[in-house]
Amino acid sequence: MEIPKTYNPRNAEAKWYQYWLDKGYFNSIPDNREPYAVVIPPPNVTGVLHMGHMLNNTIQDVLVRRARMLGKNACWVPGTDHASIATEAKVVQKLREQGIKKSDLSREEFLRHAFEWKDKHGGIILEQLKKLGASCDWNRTHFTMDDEYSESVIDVFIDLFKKGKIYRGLRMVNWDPEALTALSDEEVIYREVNSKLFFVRYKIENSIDDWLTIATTRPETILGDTAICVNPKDERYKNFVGKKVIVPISNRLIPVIADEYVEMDFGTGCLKVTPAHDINDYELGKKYNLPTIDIFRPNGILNENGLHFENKDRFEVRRLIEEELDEKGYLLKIEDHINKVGFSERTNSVIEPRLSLQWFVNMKQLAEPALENVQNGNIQFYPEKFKNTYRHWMENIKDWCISRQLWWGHRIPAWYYGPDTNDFVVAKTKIEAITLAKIKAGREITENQMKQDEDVLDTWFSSWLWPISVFNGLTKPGNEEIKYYYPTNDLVTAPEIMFFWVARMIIAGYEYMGDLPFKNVYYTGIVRDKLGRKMSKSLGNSPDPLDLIENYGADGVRVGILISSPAGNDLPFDSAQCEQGRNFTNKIWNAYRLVSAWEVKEIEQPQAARIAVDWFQSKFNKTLEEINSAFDKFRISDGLMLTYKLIWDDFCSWYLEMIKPGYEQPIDSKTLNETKHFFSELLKILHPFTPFISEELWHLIQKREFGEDIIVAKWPEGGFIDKKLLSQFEYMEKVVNQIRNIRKQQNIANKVKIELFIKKNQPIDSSFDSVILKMGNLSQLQYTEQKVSQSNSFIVNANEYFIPFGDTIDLESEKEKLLADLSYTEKFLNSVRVKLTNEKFISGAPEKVIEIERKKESDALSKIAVLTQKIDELS
RNA sequence: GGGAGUUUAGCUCAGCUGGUUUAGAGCAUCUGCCUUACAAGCAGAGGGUCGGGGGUUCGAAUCCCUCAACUCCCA
Repeated sequence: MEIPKTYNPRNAEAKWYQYWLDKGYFNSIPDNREPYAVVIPPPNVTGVLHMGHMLNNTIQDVLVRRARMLGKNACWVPGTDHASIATEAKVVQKLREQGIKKSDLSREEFLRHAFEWKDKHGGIILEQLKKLGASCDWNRTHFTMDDEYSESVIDVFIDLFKKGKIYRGLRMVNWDPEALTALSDEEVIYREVNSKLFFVRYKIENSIDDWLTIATTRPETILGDTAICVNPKDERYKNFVGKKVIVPISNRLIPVIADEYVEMDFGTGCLKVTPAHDINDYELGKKYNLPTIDIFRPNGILNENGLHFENKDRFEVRRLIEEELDEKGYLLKIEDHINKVGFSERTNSVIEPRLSLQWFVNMKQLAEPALENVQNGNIQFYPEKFKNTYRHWMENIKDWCISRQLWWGHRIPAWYYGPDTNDFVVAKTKIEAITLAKIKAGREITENQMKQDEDVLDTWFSSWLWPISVFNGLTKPGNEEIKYYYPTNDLVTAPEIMFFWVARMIIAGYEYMGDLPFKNVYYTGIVRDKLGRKMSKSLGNSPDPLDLIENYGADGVRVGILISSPAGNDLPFDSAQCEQGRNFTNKIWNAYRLVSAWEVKEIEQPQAARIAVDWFQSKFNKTLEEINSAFDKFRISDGLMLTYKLIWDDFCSWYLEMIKPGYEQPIDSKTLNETKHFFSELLKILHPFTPFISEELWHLIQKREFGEDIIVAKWPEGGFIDKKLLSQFEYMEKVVNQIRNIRKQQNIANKVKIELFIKKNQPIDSSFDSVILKMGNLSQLQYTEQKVSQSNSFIVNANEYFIPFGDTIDLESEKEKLLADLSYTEKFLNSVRVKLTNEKFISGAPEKVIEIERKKESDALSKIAVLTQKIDELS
């Protein structure tokens, strides 16, 4: 049967993935092997695969597949998180399209819709990962809202509450007026925007015409002002401190206070203080006991404190109040101003600082072991530079606001039994809550008086338990699986979520397991487009990963993604890289076509083939060491590049050419068997990167027994490296390159056989002569004592090589070439001699270095001698 | 405003415990080849005063200082 010239990945990919699934190769159960566990960074349950997932999961799959081949019990746990804000937003939107408003639904009704949505769309992303080849143990698929998982989340809340680590407090939070929820600092994106700086004057009480002018970007918050603040050192305003001013429009009297916080040279040096609507003002308000006047409703519409602006949106009011201030003579001028404004990561609406009662985790103490064990290297970061960022954050860690005003998620197990803020208990069930409430209140409490907190927990408050709860480590403490798989080995994730997730998992690990959650953290970069922009759905600059797989094959895409993505560096993605990956798979395919086409015969192994086999064995062993070392250092793209070159350059371009029989000639069985063995070994190291084609060829190249699949094949062992042989090869390579050069320069077709004469000026090892003969397509290779006139020549290590002229020869170009070589060598010699004649160098440098320089000198000298002589002969 | 990092060929990156390096790789480019495994290929070539300046040293891409540009994190 004719084997196609190009590799078609489609069939092989579907076939082998199903095959691996059927044989259960991805599944792991604890046994006596060394465990190797990886937990997937759970993607959003309603999400779809994007390039970031592709990068992240390809790396994980490479690590997992290699670990499996190293004989470890590899367990890659997949799953999704419930992503409360994003998912709830999607469900709300979908309902809206159906004409249903969230506010018309009960909590239970809404959750029914949400679960419907989840059941329909959840897990699409996991199906997509299968196309990539991800070898996850699908039996272990987890979801952060699964019953048992949820139980562990609630247990942890209760436990931390009991330990006094969770408290409820009034805090200035980042309020998203669209999602109607508080966001953590990390969910707020600050962007520079062009805005305006309004200069507004406030009249001093009881003065005829004394005014203080403030500069603000938010004139609408004037209605909530409760003080004016100046710097105590500011001579301009010293006299006004302690007096009162009249707030424009609302005509309230507020004091003028002094505090170092105010920058004298920003704006006018007068700061209006609105404690209800600015975090810094809030701090000032606390310090000086100022009242707080909240002018907004949760959705950003002004409330009754907004006077005649009540019921209008905050941005509309900004416009209206500008007009009114202007009309009434309060607005002095408006300047253009660039400032940073916080936007919601989820809804992109402008964040409104807002005072609200929220649940917090006190982080300071919890964070201590998490900081320590990264600093001391118990947990390794790759690349290491992220340790700095981590330390900086952990040393300045703030309390974690864990409540979200949403329905989709884990409902906070707090129960209120009275009107006071302190009239609550924390309990797993309502029954327990009633019992606790009775004790706390010291009176009878009925079921109807108990009301559970309406809010849910931050999604990260569930995913921080991921490495523990996927093994039910909290609900079934000390179970066989948690004992076996925990701590997991490697975590592959993005630096963006180092604090949201990685740090918190480490914290939870030490708090609940008394141990690290993983040993290594590999940070991937951000996938960017050609213009360096982050790939995002809103920009529409991200290719659909499934289209890429369709076009280039999963193996091709995997190579394309990995080939230029060192740890921690951004990945500037270009589909040309996938093309490179596809070309690579095609190259391997054709190497197989060549090897498979040979007819074997019991003939003697040719000299060239014998040495080729010996050489490649050493070359393979050496490169394998380098590849292993790259993996150990998490230098995945280096590992791939080494594999790529070993296959393309060393195996295909050199080895196969060295052993290739002539057209329609048979091959000896010894060489063929060795070659198939090499091919199989190469497929093994290829397998983590390109799982599909490697499994396909593994079975084509040789009949395999049942169960002898490459996915579970033993990773190559390596062995003796004959360094001498490797350097002899390099010498041969130089000679062959020179021969090819001359062919090219003299326009000698590759198929024309030529003669080569060698004048030995230095000892030469002739082991590879048969190879030179073959690779150079020589009719003969002969050693000679004399120079060969009328020939092209070249020099390798002071030995002279001659190729007799054919019909034509360009003497001038030959001479030019020699002169260029001479000039280079002379300059080189000069640079070496500068060192050698420097007495300080001779006395200061180590003997070994001097010796190297002496060798350079003598080599250069003998080369110059040969070159000069040749130039003379040509003249 | 505070902190971290980056700057080496057209692009993406190695090299940075200073010395076989007048700097390497892949891709891209150019030249010649449809040579019976592969044009998704083969063979060859060109391309960098290692961001600028200064210093330490016998010797600096590598160490120090300084300036500049960019990126990220935090406020």
